Amino acid sequence: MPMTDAHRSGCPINLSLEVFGDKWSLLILRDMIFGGLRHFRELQNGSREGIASNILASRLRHLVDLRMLTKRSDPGHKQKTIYSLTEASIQLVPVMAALGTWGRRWLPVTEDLAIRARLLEEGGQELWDRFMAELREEHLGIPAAPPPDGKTVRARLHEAYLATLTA
Amino acid sequence: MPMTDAHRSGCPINLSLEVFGDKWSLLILRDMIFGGLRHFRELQNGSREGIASNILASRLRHLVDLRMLTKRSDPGHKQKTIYSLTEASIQLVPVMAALGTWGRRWLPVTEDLAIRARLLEEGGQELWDRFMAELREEHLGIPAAPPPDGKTVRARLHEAYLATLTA
DNA sequence: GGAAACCGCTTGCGAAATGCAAGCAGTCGT
DNA sequence: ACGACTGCTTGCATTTCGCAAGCGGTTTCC
Repeated sequence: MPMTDAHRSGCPINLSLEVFGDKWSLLILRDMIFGGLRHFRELQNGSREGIASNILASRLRHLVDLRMLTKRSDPGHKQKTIYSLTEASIQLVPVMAALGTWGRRWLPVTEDLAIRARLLEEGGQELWDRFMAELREEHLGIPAAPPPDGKTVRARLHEAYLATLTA
Repeated sequence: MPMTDAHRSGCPINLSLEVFGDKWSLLILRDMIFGGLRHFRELQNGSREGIASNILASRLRHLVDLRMLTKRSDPGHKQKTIYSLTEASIQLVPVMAALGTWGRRWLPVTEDLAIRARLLEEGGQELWDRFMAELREEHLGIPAAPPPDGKTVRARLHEAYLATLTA
């Protein structure tokens, strides 16, 4: 996993795969973006897929090295570490949306977990922009306009998820 | 790699990763979609990254199992095998475009290989639709309207690539 | 103030995937 | 007839993955 190796090629798709062409990196970013998870144990226990702690540690190191994440210590809790998204990882939102749209159409997704992908698809670029602005505020400290309807995009996605469970 | 295993979760992004969450599957699809490669040796030698033949064989088997590709024998050459895209893999075009856009902005791409991503980004949905229609004709035998300017999308992408080389 | 829960993360080890090189049986062009 | 080419396999070394246990320290709760 050393970034000292030369790249296989300068193709954008190949380089993207060198960043998250494994089974876990993109899921970690997904949980941070859509789930709002920011701590090690949160990421370890919060994901539905169940990642082993050594692999989580290795991926987090990898993503920090690539400047897809930053890490700092929690001011209010000496042994906690806070992981933050960077602008690069925030801009994965459209990629996630495209992947979600494709997966929802062609793979055996479950309805509860696909609802986010559907809303993201329906919301289009405008919703993505709003979501990314919220992430910038949360992770980079860049103030964002308050949500027009009083609900953050993430809250709305989560609400929709809960609604499918009781349906 | 057996598909007999249960899925880790029904999340669209997770399921997508189970399809091409490795270092090669998406590159093979890239070379078929953008490079027009359809034979084993073509794929082995044509990709800039250099895949080993045993891994190529394993990935092709995997993709065929998942119905991302189909294979048949070449009518005009008894020992040749032709691999074709399916509708599912053709619809990866928007995903590739999103990935290319992101990679071009955040990763150290080389200009010659990024030109396709740029044209795809600038062309937008309309260009993607035209490209997918051409792929359907080529791989699924579904007739497509002739290109308005007499040039296929792939030809235009390739032309632009050549132009960056001599610049 | 003591015990239990929790913090990020490491270690040890078996299992699986990856990657390189060589090669195989059959087919094709010349 | 001969050499180049076809898709693909085999053998083997290296790397990565993944489970389970646990470590030194911090925080929480009673």
